[in-house]
Amino acid sequence: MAEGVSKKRKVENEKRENDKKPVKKFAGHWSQGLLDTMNDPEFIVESDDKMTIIKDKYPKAKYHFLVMPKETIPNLKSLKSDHLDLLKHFEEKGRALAKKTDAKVKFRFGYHSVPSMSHLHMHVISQDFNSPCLKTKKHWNSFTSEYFVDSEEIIKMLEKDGKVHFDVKDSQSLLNQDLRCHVCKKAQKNMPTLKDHIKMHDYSVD
DNA sequence: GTTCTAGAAC
DNA sequence: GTTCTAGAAC
Repeated sequence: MAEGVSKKRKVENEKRENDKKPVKKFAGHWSQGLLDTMNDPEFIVESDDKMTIIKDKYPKAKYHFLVMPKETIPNLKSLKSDHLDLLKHFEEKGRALAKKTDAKVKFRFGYHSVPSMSHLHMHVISQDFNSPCLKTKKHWNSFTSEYFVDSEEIIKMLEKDGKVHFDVKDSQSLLNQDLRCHVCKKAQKNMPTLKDHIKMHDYSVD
């Protein structure tokens, strides 16, 4: 029935038109999105003269914040020894926020070795990983494999070598690893299975 | 980074 | 038939 099909298509096209979002609040490429979030009062948790802490727009755990410098630092590659005090400051502020937020739950403080989003950001993330925004293998591996590098580790590298470098291909392969529970290391069939499995573990501080 | 969705996996 | 993953997005 050709008429029926075309009518259906017309309705779908109209729906698509109506769904088009008005105008973006801010212009720019998606990879610059953190700059927008950093200026959105709704997401700012705290700030001082050196840094701003925001809530992650798509939290991958019960608590997930980002600590970002006020000065422009695109990524880990841009770091020099001069930035050591700043990184130590990030970690201090991150640890303090975690303690203030929920002193009873485990957190990690660190960086993705090769992040998608521009502008240096240190993750402050609780280890429950209980969040509807955590959906893909890439999400999972980015926070539970060596792709996630503790702040302490980054600081050590910078102190030792005066720079921080990660091989892009190595990092990429870390994201493709098979799914595994971050606590008991048991292999998991798929994301729904994994998300259900990790509920059984305890994420309180020792 | 997310959204959408085709086709693989079940 | 439904669930789940993975790749395109101009």
